[in-house]
Amino acid sequence: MENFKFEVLHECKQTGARVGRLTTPHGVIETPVFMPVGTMASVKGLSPEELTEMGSQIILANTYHLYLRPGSDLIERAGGLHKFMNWDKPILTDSGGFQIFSLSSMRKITEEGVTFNSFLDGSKHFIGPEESMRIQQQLGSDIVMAFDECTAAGTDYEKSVEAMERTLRWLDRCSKFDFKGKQMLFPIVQGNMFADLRLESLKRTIPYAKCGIAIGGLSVGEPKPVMYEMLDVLQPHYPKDMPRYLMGVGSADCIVEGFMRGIDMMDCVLPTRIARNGTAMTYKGDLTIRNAKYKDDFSPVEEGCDCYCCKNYTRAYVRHLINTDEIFGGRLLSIHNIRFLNRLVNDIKKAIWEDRLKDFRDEFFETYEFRREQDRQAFGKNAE
RNA sequence: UCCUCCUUAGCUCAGCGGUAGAGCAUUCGGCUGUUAACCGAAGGGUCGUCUGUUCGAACCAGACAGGGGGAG
Repeated sequence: MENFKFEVLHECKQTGARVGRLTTPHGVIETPVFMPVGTMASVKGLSPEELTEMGSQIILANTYHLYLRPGSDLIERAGGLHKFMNWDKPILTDSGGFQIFSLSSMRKITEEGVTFNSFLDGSKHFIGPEESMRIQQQLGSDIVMAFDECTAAGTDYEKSVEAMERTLRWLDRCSKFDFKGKQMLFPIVQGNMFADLRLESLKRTIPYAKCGIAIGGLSVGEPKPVMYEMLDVLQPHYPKDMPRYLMGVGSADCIVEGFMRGIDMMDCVLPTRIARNGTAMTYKGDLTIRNAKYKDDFSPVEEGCDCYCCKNYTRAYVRHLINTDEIFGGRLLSIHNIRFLNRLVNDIKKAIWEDRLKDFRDEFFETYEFRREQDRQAFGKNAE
């Protein structure tokens, strides 16, 4: 397993958060790290060169979507995902497990796996643990995710146990797949919002974790304090010699709170999705750039940001592009949002080195305005 | 000069006897391992004007005004 190695370079004395270095066949990833999502073998609207310029080190792609189109056979023939999409840095592929959850209306789960209807043409398909591993092998990603069952917030205890147990049995099957040392399997902890289940899931998942471990099934509709509580429960029990990946979480506040709780990797569609929908992420909170109040605002999206968008364009211009459905608007905000999260992670990394991440976190929330009333209240920050 | 058609939300139009709807635009909200350049909500109209008919008119009749087309 010499293709993969993880070293912890520093541990924050205030929080236990870490700075580390994960070596993969396609290069080194410095953690903590935020990973943009490129479901269809493309981070929507952005080129690999642009991603590199923004400081992104690794991206996600998706088993489910690429299996359906253009087909994992085709990508294998193309020479693998890296070559196919011209991205030579590390790639992590999700297993399709999340689509069991997000496309729940079109599937049926059995012990063997999941039968589902394609969202493209309704055709029937089957993916189980073995199929997911096989597809991810064809894609040739560096990090392979286990095929798991993610449950929604509010799922009752009994059903949460059921999904957790099935995830563990599926994990055992995933672990038997031979990636020949070229790809590394990350198992996924489930357990919904039940502390005892989370702990049990973690304990029984650790034996399968060789080079990394993931926390799934969070940010699925629960209030943020509940998610943080789950992370608090888990933090003392993670293996120390491998990265911990919190799946699908990527608002600025959650990133700060997550890395503070010992997480090393996160991914999210949020920065690119809300960018296309007209929202910019900043240190002061999310800015709905499409709002009329930015019509005559000739300042950059975020003062002091070093991204291509902020260095060259104004809020008024970006708003104009978004409001006229010009693709360039979504591109500019995507560039800004990803760059913003990378800057935020860099600042977090610096604070870890300086053993002051807790202080950094407090300073961050002094100026960060929550977007949703629900979050303001949960944080004890009332709208003025 | 005559004939004919049109005039309803900012725009394009639907409604054709029981006091108004859509799409787009506008404004706002939401998006967290992407079925998402998406989804949702709100604001906005004395139905060209006037006079009739009718229990009741955006809808029927007449006149007038503005506009399109045609004939001379």
